Amino acid sequence: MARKQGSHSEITGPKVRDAALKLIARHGYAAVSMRQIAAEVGVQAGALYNYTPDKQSLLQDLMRSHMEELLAAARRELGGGSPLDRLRSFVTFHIRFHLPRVDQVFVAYMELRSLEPEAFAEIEKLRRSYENILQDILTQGEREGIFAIPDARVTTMALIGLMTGMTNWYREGGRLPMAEIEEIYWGLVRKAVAS
Amino acid sequence: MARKQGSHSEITGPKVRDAALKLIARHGYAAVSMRQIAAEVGVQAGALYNYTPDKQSLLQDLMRSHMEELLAAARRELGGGSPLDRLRSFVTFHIRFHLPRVDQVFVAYMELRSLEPEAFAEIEKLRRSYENILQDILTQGEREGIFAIPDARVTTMALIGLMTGMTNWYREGGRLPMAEIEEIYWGLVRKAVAS
DNA sequence: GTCTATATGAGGATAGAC
DNA sequence: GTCTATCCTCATATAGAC
Repeated sequence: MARKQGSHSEITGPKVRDAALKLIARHGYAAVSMRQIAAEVGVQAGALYNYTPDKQSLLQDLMRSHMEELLAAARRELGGGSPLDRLRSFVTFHIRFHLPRVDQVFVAYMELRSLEPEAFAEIEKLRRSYENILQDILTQGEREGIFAIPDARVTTMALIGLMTGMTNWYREGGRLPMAEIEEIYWGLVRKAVAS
Repeated sequence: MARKQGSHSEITGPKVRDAALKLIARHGYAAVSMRQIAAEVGVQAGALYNYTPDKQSLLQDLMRSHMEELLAAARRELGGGSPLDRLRSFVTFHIRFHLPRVDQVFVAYMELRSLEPEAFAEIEKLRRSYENILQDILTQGEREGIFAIPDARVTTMALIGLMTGMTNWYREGGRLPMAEIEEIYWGLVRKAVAS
């Protein structure tokens, strides 16, 4: 027989984050109540405050850890080589990192407006660091004459928009396997920047 | 001296929509209260209900009219010609229509989740009609051998993501004039689909 | 660590006076 | 058409028992 009360901090902590992420992605930060999150976890609302000082901190944690994981993974996995190799790596990495994390992506992009100014600035800085990885690749390729890029910053934002937009329509088990979509996207990017 | 009460239906109606759009774009549908909208308009909350039966209908109207204007303008302004001409027209049209309407774009994309199922389906149908205009151009160009496109649907979504993403970072009075950014984007699209 | 109970406030929406 | 006043519900967050 299951006890109704007890200590579960190691289980409940992640469950709170998972539940919050899922619900916020689906309905939006403001639309989700602490009661809903608690119900999803299977506890009462008051219990959540063992894991977060308040609702805003919960959102900040979700967004910060997403961006930090993204940056850490990028720095870990993106190697060297020619600008074309590095661009290919970046496209592949970006897609493979983001596609299994549609909820995180959606929240990280859409709930910026729900952040208080300080947290907003922190997240934006992390995002800018990530964008700069791509921008550096483009700039180097342009210098070497491999790419033809009128403006590295604008092209960076355009390509990130192109790739990230995939999370808006891709659904697992859809018409095309992920590997094929990845190839199509890589083809578009490669041709778009080619000299 | 200004009167405190009176009839202003012709002025107040649009003001309600403008205020709602601005606030929802900034803070999100769920985060904006009818009291906030009323304050922005300069009336009391109760007065809003002369212009909308409820909050949800207000959102639906904003989204529906944005999508209907988009479709109507596209059908009016997009002409014929070669697939390359038509693609160029589409890119230009898309950018020029969306850039001055960042609030509408943001709301139309981000608040889909705040719509009740029926309204959601209606908006999605309108969006799909718009996407199909681009998809038809790509398909025709592929048939004529002008474009090299592995998958028209995926390419459509990728290009729309690329172009619409501009609304996320473009700010009037920024580093580059709009015409130049438009040219950069057109260059990316043209090269990406070139055979 | 979780529960129940509650303080305190804000939300959407309506009623009736002007 | 707008106002004031209000109903009722739901929100976040806290307190204290277990």
